[in-house]
Amino acid sequence: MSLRVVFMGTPDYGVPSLEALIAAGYDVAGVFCQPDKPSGRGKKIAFCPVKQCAVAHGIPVFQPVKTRVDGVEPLRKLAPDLCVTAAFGHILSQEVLDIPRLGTVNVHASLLPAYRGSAPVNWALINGEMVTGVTTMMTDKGMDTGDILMQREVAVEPGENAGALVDRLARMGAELLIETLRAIENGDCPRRKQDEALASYYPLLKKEMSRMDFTKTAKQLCDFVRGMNPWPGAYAGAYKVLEARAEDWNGNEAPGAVLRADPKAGLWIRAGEGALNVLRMQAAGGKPMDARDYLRGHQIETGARIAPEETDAE
RNA sequence: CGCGGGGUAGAGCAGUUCGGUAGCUCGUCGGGCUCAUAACCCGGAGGUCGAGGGUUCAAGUCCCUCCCCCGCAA
Repeated sequence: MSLRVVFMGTPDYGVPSLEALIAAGYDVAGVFCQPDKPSGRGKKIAFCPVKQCAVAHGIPVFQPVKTRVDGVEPLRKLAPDLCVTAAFGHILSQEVLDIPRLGTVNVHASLLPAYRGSAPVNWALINGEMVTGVTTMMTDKGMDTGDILMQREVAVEPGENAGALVDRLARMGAELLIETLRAIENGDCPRRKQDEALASYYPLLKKEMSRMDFTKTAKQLCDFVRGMNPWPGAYAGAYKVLEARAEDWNGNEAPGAVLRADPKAGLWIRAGEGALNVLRMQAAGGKPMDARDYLRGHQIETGARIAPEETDAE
């Protein structure tokens, strides 16, 4: 007799978990996701990835504006044994959490208690972490503060960006979720409180955070580029930097100065320490391309500052 | 009807206003030079200018239709 489960999630990150639940034979009674919003070019209404997946499997979809308000009744009617959340984006009230008799399990993309919050993968990369992972936990009223059930570590690949890593963690999280549910069913799932002393919280990324600060070291800038891609992106003036490498550089140029800019050498920018070798970039209105390709058709003056003065401040 | 940019040689771009022999940088191929190079010199190949139709003596360029790509915004 398999558990009756309600899944809650919205973006791509949640899809592998939802699919894993279905594939593992759980009775997925319903799927909650955020309301459809106009998005994309042309402002068309698009289903979020989780909804697309649910629809494809013929699972009823619920899109409350605020789950703790208009989601309560629908959830009660579904009478789930257990709820699963994965990047749902809504804060659940105690009333909601009390509905499933076995509680609510969250699949979080970090090694809790580190990197609580909505953008754990991005921040782990920005901070230059070499190891991260996924955690299954009991959702409580706090922000990723519930008891830890299972964890799995993973080494960050050199040069891996947030998009790729989220992808990888989403699949790992899906596997770990199934393991966790099996254990819960068997009544032998481990469970431990989070150590508050080790906890860290990081906020949602915002577009305003996307500006590159060239007074930082080349290594820090590389990590920033990785962590901010594919969204919101790392911006150096008018250019979005998609991929970069840290290089040694000795000289007294000001941070942000263009050191080299031609099709053969590529684009090098002075950092607070070392130089940033921009490998892939994107100009406003343009498509992503190798920096060298860009320089074949566009000129950037050596010695110029890549970013306007005022963006160096702060 | 949310706003906007674009499709020209393998790559990245200019040329379109005001129709008149298809250009630039890089790559590539061949030759030369140098102790050496992200070096330099000489020469060559490579393009149905996104598709279709129209106007014209003549269309990459003007008119109409369509396809595709991308940025902002989310």
